[in-house]
Amino acid sequence: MRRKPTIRDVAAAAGVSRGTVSRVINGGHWVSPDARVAVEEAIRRTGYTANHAARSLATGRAGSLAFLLTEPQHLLFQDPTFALLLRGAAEALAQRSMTLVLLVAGTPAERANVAHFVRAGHVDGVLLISSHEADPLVDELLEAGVPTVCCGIPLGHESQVLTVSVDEVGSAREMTRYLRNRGYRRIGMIAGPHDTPGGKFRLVGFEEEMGADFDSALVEEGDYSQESGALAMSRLLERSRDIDAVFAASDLMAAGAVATLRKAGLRVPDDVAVAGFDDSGMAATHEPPLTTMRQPWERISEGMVSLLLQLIDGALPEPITLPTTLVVRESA
Amino acid sequence: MRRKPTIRDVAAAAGVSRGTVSRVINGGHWVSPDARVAVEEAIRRTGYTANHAARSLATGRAGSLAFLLTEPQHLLFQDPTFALLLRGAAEALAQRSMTLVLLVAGTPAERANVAHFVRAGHVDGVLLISSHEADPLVDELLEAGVPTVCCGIPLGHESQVLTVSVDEVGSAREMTRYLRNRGYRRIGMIAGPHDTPGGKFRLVGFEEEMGADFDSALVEEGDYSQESGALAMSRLLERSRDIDAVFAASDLMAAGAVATLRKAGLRVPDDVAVAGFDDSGMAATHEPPLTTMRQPWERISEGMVSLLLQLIDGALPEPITLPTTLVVRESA
DNA sequence: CGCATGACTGTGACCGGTCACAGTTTTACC
DNA sequence: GGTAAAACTGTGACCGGTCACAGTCATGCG
Repeated sequence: MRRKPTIRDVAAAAGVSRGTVSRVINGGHWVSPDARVAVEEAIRRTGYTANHAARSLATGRAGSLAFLLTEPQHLLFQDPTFALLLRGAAEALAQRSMTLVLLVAGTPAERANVAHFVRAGHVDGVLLISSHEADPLVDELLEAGVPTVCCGIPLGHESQVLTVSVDEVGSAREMTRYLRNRGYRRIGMIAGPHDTPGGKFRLVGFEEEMGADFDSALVEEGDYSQESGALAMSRLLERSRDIDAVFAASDLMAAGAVATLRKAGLRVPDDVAVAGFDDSGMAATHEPPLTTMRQPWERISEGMVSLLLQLIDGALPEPITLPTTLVVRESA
Repeated sequence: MRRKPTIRDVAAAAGVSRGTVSRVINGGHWVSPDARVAVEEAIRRTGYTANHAARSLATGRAGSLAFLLTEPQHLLFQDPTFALLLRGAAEALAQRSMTLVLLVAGTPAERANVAHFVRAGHVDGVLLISSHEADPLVDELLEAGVPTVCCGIPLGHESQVLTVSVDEVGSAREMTRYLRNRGYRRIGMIAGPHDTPGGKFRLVGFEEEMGADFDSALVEEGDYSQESGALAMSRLLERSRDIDAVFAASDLMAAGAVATLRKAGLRVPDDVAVAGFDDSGMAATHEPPLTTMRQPWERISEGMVSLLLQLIDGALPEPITLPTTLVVRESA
């Protein structure tokens, strides 16, 4: 069993020097056509693969990005959103032959480890997922000068950190407008946590669009989970039985709301219409299928990766705001 | 802005040589107490962190494991199972200061890339998630001698590859026994794909426990997704309206079955009882809450990591089989 | 007291790439 | 035909660790 071929083996096989092989591998500029084909042929024959560690040591770049989760456990468990983003990011990176390392910063001990790890330069940058307001981890990353891109505008750090987000306010207005156009009048909202962008700005959009008809008694807050949506819906029902539509800031909360309404003997959408947000996998298969705002997950993850890579390359790209699309199904 | 401190800086600060610092870092054997405290103090003062790439280059180990997903897109989207395993594995590794890199092998191109990547030794081993029968990727990994641990026994490779699995047959028998004890007689099964361990062995357990009462007309196959569960349930209903209970091989399929039953005007569990498998996040919040078999996700991921690390260290550990627990809720 | 053993320390080579630089050949143009 | 620029190639140093080995010193024992 021979050891793995190195760049020197390839050089020998191709009859050129290490330098030339290295040049071929990295774009092939200033390499003669002859040398290039010789090297490519030699790489094929030897089955050569570049050693990540060696390259990383020499170039000073890790060749990987971190996917940093700061959410508490139960949200990750339920929310298909994370899985979508994760997969999208992994694929976008694979195309650039970089890798994604998953970091979990749930407990304080984990947060410390993660901070240490990232500062140590083990990754070139961080894809930060959905952090709550004034997350100290964001400060720490910024202070340490670690290139970071957030998904959703981190409250308390607006404009300090690069983001890819959807037009939260506009999306919420669009959904609200849709509900009003369908004739619903007493519309409630199950908002997300007020210290998350999705919680804050979707509520803002809802309030703006409702105008004079806005009734703060018809607003409840959940944590995006199905359970919290169910609870929020019961509180809404307790306060006003004349509610005829509910806009939830996540599909999961919408599903929870539907469950509560059913238990209360109300039909969806005949008695109360329910709209969600995300268009996560379950929205289409839910009973009834959920009307929701689709977030362009693939474009979000691709955007985060591309922004972060630009940032790492020293550019100062603009934040990205993506549009959502209204998906009308049966629940509203 | 100074560059990051290296082991040489620490050595200088502590008044010892590189070798001694290295020894302190790696367990501290054959180091005098004086030297040790001096080095530890110097590490603190300089804020030194070991360079992953350099260590990796010198030792020949990557210091990371791959979490390899081979499932098609829509399953990952829906199934909370993956997220649980992923998170568990990431945390188990973080404790050992190793990292998890996420690899996605969906398309043929991705599979080729992944195979190449893994063979190149960019990771020390692979945590392989839920592969279908005779997956060529398994062959390739085995052939390349890459340490691999599977979650669930990969059909077609039994006993060739190390696994962490639950007692599928026993679990299915337990659930079936429970249903029969509750008095259900015409029990159907929505099995998983027959080329996956969960599809095959849960059906085996069901059949064994049903004995003479087993009726192959009451078995349908899904792909673990909610939609497939709904479809399977309609096929079952078409064939026999006297069915009084259904055992689904996943919670998602159970949820789909419930939806179909509802549409058909049947109540759960009064007309037809429904049981699931996994105890995924949604099982408890589902309407009605699902009776299911809980898989010990944390122990599974922890087991996979520990087995894989042993394998990497040259040991030949035994496969692990873990027990499940029956969780009785309202659906059956 | 001499010598073996064990505890501890320092040194140089090496892991497998990249990069800057120097050297060589080719082309372009006067 | 000479010269400068451009195109291409090879070499040695370096990235930051680990490891084997050689060396020093103290201790124990015959």
